[in-house]
Amino acid sequence: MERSAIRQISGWLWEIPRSYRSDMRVPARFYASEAMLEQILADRSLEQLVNVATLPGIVGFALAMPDIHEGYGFPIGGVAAFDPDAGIISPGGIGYDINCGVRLLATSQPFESVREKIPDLVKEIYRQVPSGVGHGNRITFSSKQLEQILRDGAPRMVAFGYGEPEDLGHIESGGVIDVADPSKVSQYAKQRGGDQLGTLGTGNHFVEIDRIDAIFDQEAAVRMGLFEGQIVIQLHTGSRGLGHQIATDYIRVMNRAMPKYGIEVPDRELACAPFCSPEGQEYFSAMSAGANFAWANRQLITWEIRQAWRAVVGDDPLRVVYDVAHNIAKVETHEIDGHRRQLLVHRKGATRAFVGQPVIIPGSMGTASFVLEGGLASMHESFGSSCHGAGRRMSRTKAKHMVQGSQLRQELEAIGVSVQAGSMQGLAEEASAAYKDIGEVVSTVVSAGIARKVVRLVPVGVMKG
DNA sequence: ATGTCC
Repeated sequence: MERSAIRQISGWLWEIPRSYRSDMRVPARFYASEAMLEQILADRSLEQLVNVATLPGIVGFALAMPDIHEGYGFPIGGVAAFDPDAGIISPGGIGYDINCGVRLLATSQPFESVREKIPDLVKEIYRQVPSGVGHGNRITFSSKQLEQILRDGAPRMVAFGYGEPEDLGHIESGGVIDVADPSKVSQYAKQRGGDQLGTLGTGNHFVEIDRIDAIFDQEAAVRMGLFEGQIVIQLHTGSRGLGHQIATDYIRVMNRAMPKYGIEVPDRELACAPFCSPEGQEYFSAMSAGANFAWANRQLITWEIRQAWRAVVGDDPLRVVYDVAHNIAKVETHEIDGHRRQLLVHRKGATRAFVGQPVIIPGSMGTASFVLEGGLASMHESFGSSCHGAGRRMSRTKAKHMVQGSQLRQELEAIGVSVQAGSMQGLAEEASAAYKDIGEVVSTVVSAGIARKVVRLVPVGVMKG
């Protein structure tokens, strides 16, 4: 997109007005610093954002966070809210990895007391948490148990003995969406993902051990049980092959259904159906079941990490600080022009950031991460949403040509990060050079008042599929 | 992201 198409609203907010293209129903807005603009203009993400602004029933603005980059149909880093009666639901607005998200676990140990054990801990986590593409788990569930997990999410996983009841109070939506309907999930999806509970996957999914190296808001940090020097563990994964197959199944359904509803979209990848239509409701029920699977997955991985921690460090309990979804659509109440309205909010590579809620923002590999807290502007401007991470700026293909995985591993070890990875090529694709600067992304949403900084984390160990 | 093309 040309720079001239964009109008600057403030030091952190930009707008593509409706006049840009005749089919736009609302303006598009995105959060970015001046320095990030060139990067954002370089790929098709803003054209994708304009495409989102054309979808039936969209309310307010088609929005994007500073970690915006190109995705399937909708840009990653995008937020779009729709009228539940007049609007659509689109699998591309959620992503193939339904309820990809991040969980943060807190230990009670300062870095100094476990420093020597970190390499062994990373190795043990790698042993306990299966990873890699297509890989299942030795812990399995019957088809009846899988149905229960799809319906009941993380609470069902805790009921099966994997976790503590108090974990559930520290998960977005309690780790379950109650409209989930396992009967709307295909047998094929259940077959693909049914043995993948408690597994990490690959790509940008990881388990990372971090040290808290800066406190920005002492009061909020105390409230979250976080202190300087503390060892914490981040876990990033989603719904694995099951969610991927739900997306695949319903993109096909919606492509076939669109003519029936007279919906025309500027890009096939925006396949959608009216939210209130049978196809829309079936996808919403299946997507919610996929979201529940992802929360159950992160719950079981938490249990596996606790096993590893116990084996290497000791009996010290690991506490769930919070668990956020960043690929999901939910019905929420938001205030629009002074009126409270029910809206279907799509977040794709965007994190819910309600006021006071912990917002976990992983950086790229080897760089800092942040824990934020939702701010007031999030409720007024971004449908209760913030950014979700650094955001890719280089394709996987380009990254693996530019970076040697084994050399990257050495560099990470040299700066004090223990590494366990299933594939050196996979590691190269996740090099920090392939990502935007997390500090710039975070300071943009902080300037906007969408979120406030609470603590910064620096990595001391990372495990990848 | 993904048994990285049924």
